[in-house]
Amino acid sequence: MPKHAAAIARFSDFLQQQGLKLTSEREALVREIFSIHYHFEADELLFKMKQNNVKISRATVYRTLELLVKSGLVRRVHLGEDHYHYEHVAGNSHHDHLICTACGAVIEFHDEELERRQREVCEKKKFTPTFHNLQILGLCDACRRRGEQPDAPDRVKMIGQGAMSLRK
Amino acid sequence: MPKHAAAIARFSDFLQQQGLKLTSEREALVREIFSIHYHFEADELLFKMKQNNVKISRATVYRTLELLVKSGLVRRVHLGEDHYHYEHVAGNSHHDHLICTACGAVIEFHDEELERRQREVCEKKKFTPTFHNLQILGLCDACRRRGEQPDAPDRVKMIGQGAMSLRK
DNA sequence: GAAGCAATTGAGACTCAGTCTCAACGAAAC
DNA sequence: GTTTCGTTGAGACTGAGTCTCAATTGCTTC
Repeated sequence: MPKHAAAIARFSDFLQQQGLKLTSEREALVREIFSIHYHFEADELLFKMKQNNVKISRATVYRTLELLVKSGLVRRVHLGEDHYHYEHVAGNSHHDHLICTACGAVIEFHDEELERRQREVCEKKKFTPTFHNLQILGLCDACRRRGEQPDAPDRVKMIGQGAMSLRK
Repeated sequence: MPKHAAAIARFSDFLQQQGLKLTSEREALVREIFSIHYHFEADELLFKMKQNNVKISRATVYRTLELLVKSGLVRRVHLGEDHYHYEHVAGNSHHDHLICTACGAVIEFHDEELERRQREVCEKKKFTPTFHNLQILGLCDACRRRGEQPDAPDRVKMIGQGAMSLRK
């Protein structure tokens, strides 16, 4: 069975629990999201839907993304830019991001020791964590070799990604 | 000497290096920023300046914040909301944030072991870090005792902060 | 199958943080 | 005094995300 089928089933369950319905629009969105194997932006999703001749409004895209985040199927991440990116969760577990400020590459990683230490810090502060978000900005191996200079940490250019806005 | 005097001196040096000038507007902004001992938003700063009868435009506030970030005197942070917050750096070193999703409290912490492990992860991935950003969302001690439920991780309400926009 | 009803949708207006433009200003250099 | 060049403010603009509202869809229940 294709990857997105399981996601659609899980989303359908979630919606039912909430007294909501799995409409054709929502299904098409999940299908599209689970065919993107990378971080994406809301507008990018809208653009791809139009490309596939699926008629859907911006409001529905945002509304569905919110539901997907609530259901745990999609995660909202900051990648150094001033708006959100999303990524589907699928079977793959939690991870954090290394972001190259020169070429925009995003490298995912997961480190159990880091996670453990975060839990310890929270315990010390009597804080009950539910979620965290770690981005490390810097230079990837290729860019460092190419002699790129690290960018100012305040602004990250995301080259070769996004930039597919639909609104004129 | 008051705290902001040292900051103004450092900013002045930075500006001179860049062939720029320390104007009265820039000085007033630094003075204001270093009198705020918390995270602030750009519009909040603008609002406080008006309250103090310092005439300054939004453009200048944003332009100066950019310069301050470049100079290292101010840091731009994500605190779970979809726009930036800023914090002055003063003498105090790098830290990360625990953010309570119930009451909006922001707890700063610094943990050397966490920092060290991050460097190790970067090394393993041949990544040269310049900067990182870690937010842990969850419940602070008081809210947990009060029996608050953790909020959905996708949206963080920031109660008792900000909400002082100037534009009608 | 019609009626009732709530969830859903799309179009487009709206919001709001942040950016850009441009004319006017002002301090130092010639 | 004139030129130069950084700086400023006002306000137009941008772009992501939200909201509104009328129209539609898809159940239930008779």
